[in-house]
Amino acid sequence: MVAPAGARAEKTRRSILDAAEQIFAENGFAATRLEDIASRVGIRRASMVYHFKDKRALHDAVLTDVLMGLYEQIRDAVDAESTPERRIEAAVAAWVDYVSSRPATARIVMRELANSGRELPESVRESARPLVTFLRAQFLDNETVRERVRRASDVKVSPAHVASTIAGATLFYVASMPLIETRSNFRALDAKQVALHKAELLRVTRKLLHFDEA
Amino acid sequence: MVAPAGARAEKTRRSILDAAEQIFAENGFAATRLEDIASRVGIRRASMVYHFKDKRALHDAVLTDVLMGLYEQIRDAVDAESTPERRIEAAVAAWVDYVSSRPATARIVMRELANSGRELPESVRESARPLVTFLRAQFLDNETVRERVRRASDVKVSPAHVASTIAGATLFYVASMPLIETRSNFRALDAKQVALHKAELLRVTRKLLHFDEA
DNA sequence: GTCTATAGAGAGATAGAC
DNA sequence: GTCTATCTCTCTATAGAC
Repeated sequence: MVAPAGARAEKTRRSILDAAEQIFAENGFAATRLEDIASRVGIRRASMVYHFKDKRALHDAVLTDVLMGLYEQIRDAVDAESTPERRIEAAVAAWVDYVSSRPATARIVMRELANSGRELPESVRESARPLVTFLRAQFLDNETVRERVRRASDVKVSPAHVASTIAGATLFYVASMPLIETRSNFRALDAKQVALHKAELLRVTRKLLHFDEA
Repeated sequence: MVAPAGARAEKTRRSILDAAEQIFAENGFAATRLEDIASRVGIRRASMVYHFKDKRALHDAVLTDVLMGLYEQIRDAVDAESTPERRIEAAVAAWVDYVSSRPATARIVMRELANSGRELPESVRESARPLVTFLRAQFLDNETVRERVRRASDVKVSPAHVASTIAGATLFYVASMPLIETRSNFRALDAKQVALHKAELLRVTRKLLHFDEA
């Protein structure tokens, strides 16, 4: 998977990944030309083959890179907290921080989800596995958390529905608001606006999980 | 824009639009082959030129079709209510109903938003204009609504943030949950699950807009 | 490791018959 | 209105020199 790596190769590899992340995010897989990536890096198209065997392998590497970064950030944030409520809030906050600091992530993930009507391709599932496994273990399958939420809540709370709302809200915010709010000097990705989004999302989380009724 | 329409032509045109909506939704613009659309309709690739001059024109027509349907459904639902709160709730409910009954809409919209880093293409803005104009007039720029929300709310509520959260939650739910929840017999687009999502989203809406503090 | 050069496939668009 | 046939272009992938 990884070409034998001298320091020089490693640096080029990194540059290709960074450029590819941006360009795949903007155009999607099919519409992206390897030429665009190569020229941004400042090398020739054919030279990229040394680092990634073909277009698909490059795209998979980008996806893995992005999702591993996300996983690590969420994991570290969650591990720093101890109560179920705070661990959940930490995960939400880390999610907002990561995606808003790296908006290409939002676009790439949205695309992958928009693809395939029935099932995610195996390569995507593989890239997402560490994150998915972690979230399942921490929240969905964690009996303490389930019990905590069950006790606090009078109506039936479906964790899947809640997670979907949280995930979708931030993806949409990061990918779309910069496009839509062109008028005025609203800047969706400025720290201040991101903080507002995060605060709003945490309110939503607490409301949906009945944190106020403990 | 529209080829002279006999009844037969009109029917073919409709079939092409329907097939194209599905296939563009699954694969995106670039990855979609006109061949796939034609064969689903049961005609030859070249025959579609009679109805839509090229691939881009077909895609634009699909987008217009989808967004006009959405606009009409939301408009009718909103017009049937009279208080600001109920009009807003009606818009949210109609949004969920439309997107969940026509999941291709979610995929197509997500893709369009994931595209273009800076600005939506003019053709997209044009297709979205009736909807956007209506929503602005009804909610964002409506002084009664603004005043109502302002009175009820102790913290600053940004309509743009709220709208973003609502829109993103449903898009993600419809486009992604069917992919993710393959295990168990969870069926995200079944009426029952959609109703749960709708109820949850309405709770979120009321919470964010402080409907409970009137 | 990176380059030049080229092979080869795919897919949109067009011409013109019926 | 729909067809067959073909043109043309773009872009990926590969071969092989340096």
